[in-house]
Amino acid sequence: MEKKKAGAAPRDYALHEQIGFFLRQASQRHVAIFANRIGDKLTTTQWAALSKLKEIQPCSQNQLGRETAMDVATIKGVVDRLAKRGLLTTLRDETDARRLVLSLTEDGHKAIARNVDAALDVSEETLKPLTTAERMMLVELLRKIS
Amino acid sequence: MEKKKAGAAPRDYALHEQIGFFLRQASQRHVAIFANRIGDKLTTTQWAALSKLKEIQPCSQNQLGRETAMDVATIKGVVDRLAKRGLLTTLRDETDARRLVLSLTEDGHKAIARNVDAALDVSEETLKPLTTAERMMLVELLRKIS
DNA sequence: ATTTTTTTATTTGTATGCAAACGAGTATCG
DNA sequence: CGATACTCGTTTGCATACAAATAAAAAAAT
Repeated sequence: MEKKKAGAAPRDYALHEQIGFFLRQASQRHVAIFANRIGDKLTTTQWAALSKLKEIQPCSQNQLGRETAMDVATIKGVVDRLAKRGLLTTLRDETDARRLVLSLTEDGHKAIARNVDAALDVSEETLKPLTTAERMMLVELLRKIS
Repeated sequence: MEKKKAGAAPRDYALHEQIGFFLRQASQRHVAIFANRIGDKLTTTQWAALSKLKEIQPCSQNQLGRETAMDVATIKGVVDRLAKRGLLTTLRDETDARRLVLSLTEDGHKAIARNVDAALDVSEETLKPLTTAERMMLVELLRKIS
């Protein structure tokens, strides 16, 4: 018999049963697949910023951060590196002196075009162990807990 | 009609439909919940290392890294910070001069005991939007793609 | 027994990721 | 109009996360 203090029922904690651990593992595998498939030394985050920018450009830096679920400090670093590589441009907004207006460059468009197929393949390979029904289910469950 | 080069059917890429984005979002929410619930300024990674070490101690640094799915460079940083805070000790193995033998300290055990309930609550709150059946399904699907 | 391979730990470099604090510009409301 | 609140971008500090190179020790192969 285990000794317990009044009402203090100690619960067990098994790391390999926790949802956080599975989320981290799955993310790791996805990132690894991405790194293998994408040639241009683009990270998942950089790719997210580029592809989302293509959807909504021109837009401000903070807005792009919100759309890609990145912190203001994080999106700044990502944008800085992409700008340094000439994949996007940053211009001060004329009507709002705070805003940095982001736009894809020619090279940015090319980089996207060059990697779209590979990026879609990444999603495909990540979900390869699942059936079509399971894939839809997984996405739906992840959306619910996001 | 869109112009295409021979056989090059351009596919669309929508960030908000990709599995990688959902995984990242869900992980972010989980980490945020953890940070809110855990008082001792422990991160998810540090908690993973501590709780796993309790399961398998004593063990080497690399072994703990493998068990917690951390890179050798990552686990070193985590172990260093935990050692600096006095939550675990590192000793050279007598029989194998390469190995760093890790063990929880008294404070380490206390920190775990102090936060086990909260850590379990983190998993609970993360999965709160899901039914019991959905939770089991999600874990199973994540396991399959890990 | 010597060579080869593996394993373990360390270090460096690059890239997220978030909290917190800051300054500057804009909007709001009394 | 003027005080207040909010937004945008920046910077710093800390903590993962992984690739790659190094070094030392141990194990395996010949």
